[in-house]
Amino acid sequence: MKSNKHVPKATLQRYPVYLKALRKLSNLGVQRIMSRELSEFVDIEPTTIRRDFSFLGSLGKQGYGYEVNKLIEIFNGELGGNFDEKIIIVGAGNLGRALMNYNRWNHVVGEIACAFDVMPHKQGNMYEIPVYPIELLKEKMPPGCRIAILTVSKDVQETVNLLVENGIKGIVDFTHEHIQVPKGVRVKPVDVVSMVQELVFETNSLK
Amino acid sequence: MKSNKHVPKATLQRYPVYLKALRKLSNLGVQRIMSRELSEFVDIEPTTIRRDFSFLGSLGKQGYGYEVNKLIEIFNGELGGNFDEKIIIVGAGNLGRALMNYNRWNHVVGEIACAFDVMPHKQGNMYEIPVYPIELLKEKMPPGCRIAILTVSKDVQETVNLLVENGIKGIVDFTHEHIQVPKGVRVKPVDVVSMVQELVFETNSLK
DNA sequence: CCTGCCTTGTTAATAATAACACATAGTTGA
DNA sequence: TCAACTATGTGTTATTATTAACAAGGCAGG
Repeated sequence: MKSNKHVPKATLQRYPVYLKALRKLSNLGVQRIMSRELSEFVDIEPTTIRRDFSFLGSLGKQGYGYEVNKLIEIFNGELGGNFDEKIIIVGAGNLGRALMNYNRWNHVVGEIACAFDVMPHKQGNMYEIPVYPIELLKEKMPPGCRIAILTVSKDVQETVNLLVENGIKGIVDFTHEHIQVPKGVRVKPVDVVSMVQELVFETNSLK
Repeated sequence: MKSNKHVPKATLQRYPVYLKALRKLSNLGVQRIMSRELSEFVDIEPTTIRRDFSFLGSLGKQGYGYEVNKLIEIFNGELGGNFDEKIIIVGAGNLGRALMNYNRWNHVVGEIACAFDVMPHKQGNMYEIPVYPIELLKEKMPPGCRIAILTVSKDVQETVNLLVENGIKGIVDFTHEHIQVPKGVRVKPVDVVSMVQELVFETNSLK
């Protein structure tokens, strides 16, 4: 157990992959698994898996493997905190609404508390999630809220600045633009075009 | 110039970031830029930027810097091929429709050629993009199509298998499930929940 | 309860990535 | 045109990540 040590960035990015795979395995009725089996499933070397897991403690038993449900529990705890993260969506366009309708928020990391938009006709209740005008951000933002999902298509940087001023520490960024944030604020860009670009480039250079 | 050499995976993932930033700079009227300036903009070390660029040739001039528009052109060429990639969307739910409405496909990597869905009421023309029943995949898939965007929520693995059988080499995966593909097929998972999990984990462990 | 097998967790070795440092070539100003 | 700068591109070093190897410890069968 080396849980006090710093978790490498590369490991961090694999945790969600493991969690997803373990959920599927659990649904299939698998109760225990060895690193070698899991390896074939997620296409990551067994030794990498074991090292990744070791950062969270001694989760397995020697000569036996890992309990799938125990792993899920641990990953949930580590990754999702107490499942009570209050998340906001900024931008209630097509994409924002699709995300509000996302049926997997509950009991995974937390919930979408509310959404904001500049356009008056998009405001009101949508899929049971209230949509407020962006001017009310400070007022309506749930206490302790740190994570925002950004799906606006105009005034992007201004909106980012507003979010940061109001204490947002992490942004899932669906915009098409390059945004700048101060140190201490994390941005996870989600850009379908970029993804496709990477795929095209990789498949091109692979043959 | 070392363009014959293998481009590191890590570098590949930064190319879209550069491209995005350069587009913004160009819009702001910036015509030339030095690696040190660009560094502050994208928060990547100048030396890393220069090496990343060097894989595509000697793009800059010593004592001068880089021409922004030339860089954009080169990145477009490298990342987007000839902008004629035919992409398909599989799953015409909320998210799939939002992506069809995405206004940035033209002249970036290519275009959404068509979409597929199992549900009859989702078929037909939507945002000017034809939506076909999934049974017609083989028949309606544009020739040379390699990239699929997957937004289905049921029968995920079955759908993936179908896509791979029909020659898809890259999948942008918006599903919530763990999917398996044979060697040679690339998957880029896009999972908002995972993103939020990573953000929560990082912001938790950063203090 | 003991013995042998099996898989973990971790140390050590290798590979990949990032940063340093500087020679080189192009620019700018006179 | 020439000299003084300046920022690139790259050989080298440092850091980070992955893989290999194995000691230590638990399980299963007798």
